[in-house]
Amino acid sequence: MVHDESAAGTSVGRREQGSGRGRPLSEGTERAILEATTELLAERGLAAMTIEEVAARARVGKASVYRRWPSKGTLALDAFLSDFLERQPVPDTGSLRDDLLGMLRGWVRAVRQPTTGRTLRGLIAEVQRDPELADAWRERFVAPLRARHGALVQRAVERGELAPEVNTGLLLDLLYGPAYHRLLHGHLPLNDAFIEDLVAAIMAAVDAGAI
Amino acid sequence: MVHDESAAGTSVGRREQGSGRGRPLSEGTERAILEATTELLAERGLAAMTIEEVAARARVGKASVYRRWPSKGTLALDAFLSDFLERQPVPDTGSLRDDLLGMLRGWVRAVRQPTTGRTLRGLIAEVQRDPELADAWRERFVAPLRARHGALVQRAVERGELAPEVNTGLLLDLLYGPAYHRLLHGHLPLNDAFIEDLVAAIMAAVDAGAI
Amino acid sequence: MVHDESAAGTSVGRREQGSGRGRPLSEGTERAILEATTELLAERGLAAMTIEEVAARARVGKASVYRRWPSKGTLALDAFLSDFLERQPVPDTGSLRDDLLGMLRGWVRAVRQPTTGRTLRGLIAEVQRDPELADAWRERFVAPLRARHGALVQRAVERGELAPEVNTGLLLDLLYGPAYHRLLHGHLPLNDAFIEDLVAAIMAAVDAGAI
Amino acid sequence: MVHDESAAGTSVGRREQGSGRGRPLSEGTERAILEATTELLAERGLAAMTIEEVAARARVGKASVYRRWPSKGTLALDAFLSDFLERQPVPDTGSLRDDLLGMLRGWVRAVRQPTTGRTLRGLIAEVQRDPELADAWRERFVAPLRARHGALVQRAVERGELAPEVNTGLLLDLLYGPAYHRLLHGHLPLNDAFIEDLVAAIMAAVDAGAI
DNA sequence: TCGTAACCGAGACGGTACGTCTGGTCTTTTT
DNA sequence: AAAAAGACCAGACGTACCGTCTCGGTTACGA
Repeated sequence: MVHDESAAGTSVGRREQGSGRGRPLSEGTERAILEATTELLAERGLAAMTIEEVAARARVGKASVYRRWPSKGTLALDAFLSDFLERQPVPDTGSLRDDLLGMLRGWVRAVRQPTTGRTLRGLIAEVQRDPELADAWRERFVAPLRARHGALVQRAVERGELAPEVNTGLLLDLLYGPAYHRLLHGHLPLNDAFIEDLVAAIMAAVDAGAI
Repeated sequence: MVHDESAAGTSVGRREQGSGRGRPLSEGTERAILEATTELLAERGLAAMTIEEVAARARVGKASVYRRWPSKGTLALDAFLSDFLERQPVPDTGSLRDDLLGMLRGWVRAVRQPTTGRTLRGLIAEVQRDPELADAWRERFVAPLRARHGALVQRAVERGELAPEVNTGLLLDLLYGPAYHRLLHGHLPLNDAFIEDLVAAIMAAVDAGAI
Repeated sequence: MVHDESAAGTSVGRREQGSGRGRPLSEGTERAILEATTELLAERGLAAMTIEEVAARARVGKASVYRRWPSKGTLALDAFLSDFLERQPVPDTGSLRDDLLGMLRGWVRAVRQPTTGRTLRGLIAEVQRDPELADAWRERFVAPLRARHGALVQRAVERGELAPEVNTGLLLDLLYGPAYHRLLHGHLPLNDAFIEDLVAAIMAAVDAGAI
Repeated sequence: MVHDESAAGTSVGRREQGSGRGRPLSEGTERAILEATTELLAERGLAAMTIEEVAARARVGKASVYRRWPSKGTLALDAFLSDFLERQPVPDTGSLRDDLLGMLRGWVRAVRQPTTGRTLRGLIAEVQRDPELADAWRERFVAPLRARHGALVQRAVERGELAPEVNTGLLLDLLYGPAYHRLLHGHLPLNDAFIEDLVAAIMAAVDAGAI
């Protein structure tokens, strides 16, 4: 498994509360900020959202935002993450082909919702400009998803559908790479035909032992 | 036929000179702006570059920049494009496998140069926030490259290496999708093993008639 | 004469336009800012006035304020100055006693207007915290007034009412010192009895040749 | 009798402890706050000092400051007052002229110390913006000093140097008004010549029975 | 050849958001 | 209940850029 760290505890790109002394960070404040962020992400997208507006919408001082999140990107990441991750299926059909189809279908369904797709694209954009966000992105978004998907591949190995030497990283990149490519460049549609053709091609390579 | 201003009239994201009357746009001014842009792209990256700074560096008024380019993204696109495109090889080895290897190797070599890689990532980021730039991006970057590469695939069809019904779009996405994925997410390296494994997998799918 | 510099040209605490190149500072903008400042000074006083509000009221960008005035104090000084100075009489009655009475009565009448008095007190307060403003204050407020008043004293010398060796600085401090003292400390009223008693005392000292 | 809580009930601008219940205010805390205030007044002056910094320097919570003093001004007043007042001489030479000289010399000596002069100027500035502080200022600074000085004048009446109808308020304003004027406006120096000339002028007016 | 339209560099324009700071209050745990 | 600590909301600070406009001045076309 590559670059796991399986999330938990590392908490990149999110500020920690210091010692136990003094007034603790208020949960209500945090919730209000995340709700306002989610709303504004839906209304305007990440690029057009400002921290100033988030604070105003949440009826919170700007400092209460900056106390928790160092940048707009990490805030948006938090607002996006739990919602997105829990909507990503981890199928277990007993067949690698069907598992891959299920994963890709779930992903495409999610990103075709305008809000989700736009926010995901906005976050990837932000990741390119903010190295700290990039770390958080890999640790809290990419790694957990790949861990889940890697486990799914591992099950196929255990079933004997795949050789143990399978290049899991490549396999997942062959699945998600073309999908992100179309999401970000928009040169071709993310439709059902694409999903099926892509999985068919991957399965052919798998069956030929070439992955 | 490669990007010979193939769409003379389209010219997305670049301002045109109006009627013939009045003083024409100065070529020296344009050159100075593009040079300053190239320098700043190398020094700071697209995100940290400002049009104000480009104008100052080029010893040019801000209006002279806006007269030619409507946004930072289109300016950076112009500064990036010719240089990048002419460094992308269009191999013709007589073998699809070797052509794919050549293309991918050329792309990886280019984006592993820090300046080029950072600028490409910055441009893709900008494309996500600016719909007009997205149009220009597809017309002036994505389409020309895919046209070139499509021709290469077509030659393989003519040689009989591929069936005429080959899904060219999918084939190219299988080649470039994983590469862009690693460039943008940084979860796994863009090394020689990746290149070879990826092409091997694609060729296996091709040989199985699954693309 | 002490510390004259007779204003003109020195222009402390006020930004100058640089070279003649580029768009010149707009007079309308300047006027709008000064009007908004005058209004807010009257409504809230200097301490409660913010540059943000001045800019908003004048329908002007904050930068247009900062481009001209380096601080709230210098801005308020400009808004206050011309108005206040032109309301300060320079009597010429032919009698030193009556001239002093006229000057002091004019000053008291001005500072007893709530807006003027509050602004003057606010400016003196600001002068204590901002050394640059203090320079401007001396050059553009104190010095011009004292130059005027010094001329008035000089006329009394020429009339033979005062010896040529008169200590003009002390004479003026004896006149204005107690007045500012009561304005700033508020321990005793600025009424007509004060004015008359003060001038009577000064004239007694003058007549005894003690100033 | 100097400031022995002379007005036990008055206590403007200083918070009182409520009922006797609960933990009493710690004296150590109060002392630490006043010491930190004195240090910061000397280091930066009143304008640049913040309550936040005072609390940090005193290793005390901000609330412990606000529990005792309602504003920065009253805190500074307390830190300044006893020190300043006890350094103001109340001479008793048997001669009004020499008493006035002694008082003025003591005052000038005090305010020419950079820290004392700056703090006094800062307090007078603060008094202009904070009406509650203005009350405290008059009750705890101006009134006690004028009471002392009034007693001194009264002794001169008893000695027969002054008529009983002397205008004590005006006399003191003639002494201190010009001095504060020069302190606050800085247009002329507070030197020995000033002291002597001023007292000479006042004595001339006194001798002429004009005060 | 002359007028004029559109260019040129410079920089001010009205806006907006930034991230920081302070003010005064409130909420913890600890003494 | 007061203590220290520090989070709370609020909002001003001064800066940086945005994209447009205005200035005085310069080309180069077309009448």
